[in-house]
Amino acid sequence: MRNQKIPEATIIRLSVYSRYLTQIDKRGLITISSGDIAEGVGVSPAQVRKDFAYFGEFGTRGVGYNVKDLYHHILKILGLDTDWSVSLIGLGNLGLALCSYKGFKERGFNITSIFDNDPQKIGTMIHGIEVMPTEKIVEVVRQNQTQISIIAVPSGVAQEIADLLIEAGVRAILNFAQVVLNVPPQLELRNVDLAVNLEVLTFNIENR
Amino acid sequence: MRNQKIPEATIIRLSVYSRYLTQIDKRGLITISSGDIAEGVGVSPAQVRKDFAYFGEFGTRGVGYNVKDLYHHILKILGLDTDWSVSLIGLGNLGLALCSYKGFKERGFNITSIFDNDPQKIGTMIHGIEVMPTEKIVEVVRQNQTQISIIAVPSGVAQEIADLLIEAGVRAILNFAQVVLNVPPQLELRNVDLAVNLEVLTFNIENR
DNA sequence: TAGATTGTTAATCGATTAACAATC
DNA sequence: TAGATTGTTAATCGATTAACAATC
Repeated sequence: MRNQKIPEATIIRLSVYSRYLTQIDKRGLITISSGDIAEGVGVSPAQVRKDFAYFGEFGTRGVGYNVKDLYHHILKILGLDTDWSVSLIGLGNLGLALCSYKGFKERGFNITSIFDNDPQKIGTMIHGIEVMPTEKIVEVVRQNQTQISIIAVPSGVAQEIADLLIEAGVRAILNFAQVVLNVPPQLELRNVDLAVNLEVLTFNIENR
Repeated sequence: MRNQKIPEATIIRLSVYSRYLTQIDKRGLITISSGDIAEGVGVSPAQVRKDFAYFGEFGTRGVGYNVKDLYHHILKILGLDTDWSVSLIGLGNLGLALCSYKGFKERGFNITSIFDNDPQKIGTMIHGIEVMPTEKIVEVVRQNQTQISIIAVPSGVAQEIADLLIEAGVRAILNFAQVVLNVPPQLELRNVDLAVNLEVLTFNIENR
């Protein structure tokens, strides 16, 4: 079943399954069925098995999945068997929150450089990392071989920051600025818009 | 074309279109075609027209859409023609960032109450709002008739906070805690997991 | 062996795209 | 009128679900 196109929804669910498995593992359970996983995270058992089937055969018929094995398989699939170096651009309230966000470190994402243009912030230390001016992005990101960057700057300057990151050779950008970024097709881009989530909720409140 | 089931993807795109329209409006343009919108946000023109068609006929054949009219139509669809009162539970780094997140206020989401259990934080003022202990959630949220709550507490206590919010009668929860919450089916729930976004990126880096 | 549960195929469902008549 | 662009239908594509043989 390899070489198929994997739905992005599958990748997101794998991430959810893996988190659920850590809970299950903590409870001391050794094996788990697709039905139990499905109930735990709110999808169908067929969905769970299908998602795994894209990547191999991880279970034992009649028995289920070994919790620890499955967990490590998923981490491997997601590329989380190694740590990732991440640079952060923009040390506003959101940027500051992302610096101490435990969910990143837990999954092997380490913020290794921080950039901002505020003279008040440049030179200060955040969790042992010196805040640098944005002119240094290309030099530092290139030197560190940072593959992933998080953009948390005002929307007006997001595109120019993106251009610097592209020049520096990053492979992926997580963009928190509310603007459509223009990037080359081989660069992986994901946009996070926190307000959109509330807007889906208000739509559903009024229409369901 | 009413009374159909609207894909959630359509709602999310409507939100994106509306933001793009504010940019277009600022540039002083009066009308815009589905093709221009499509190009601006990176979808197909047919997609744009189809998304609008679920809700009515907003354009003029041969001409396009009036920018301001279309913008207001979309805001109305999303339920953003009125302001919404939002309560925030958990004043950690993320909670603090969300308090000053401009993207919320811009779209009419006003944080009207803040709760935390840290005695150091209780009683302090954040943007003119007094931080209250979580025991007060049911009382205050009920009194304010707050319909939307944001959970930004550690995953271990997220479910008990959710239970309090349900008791207080909220209609929708935006959950930033990395745990599967158990809520009644009529309650609108969306989970935001910031790490998942990075994980989709690492998967794509390694597989594309 | 009998019961349980996977892995996989085929059927279903839903969303996107293409095409074009309607019409400004 | 000729050119442009919408609104909508039908075709296509993709993802989910149901069903069941394989097998522990």
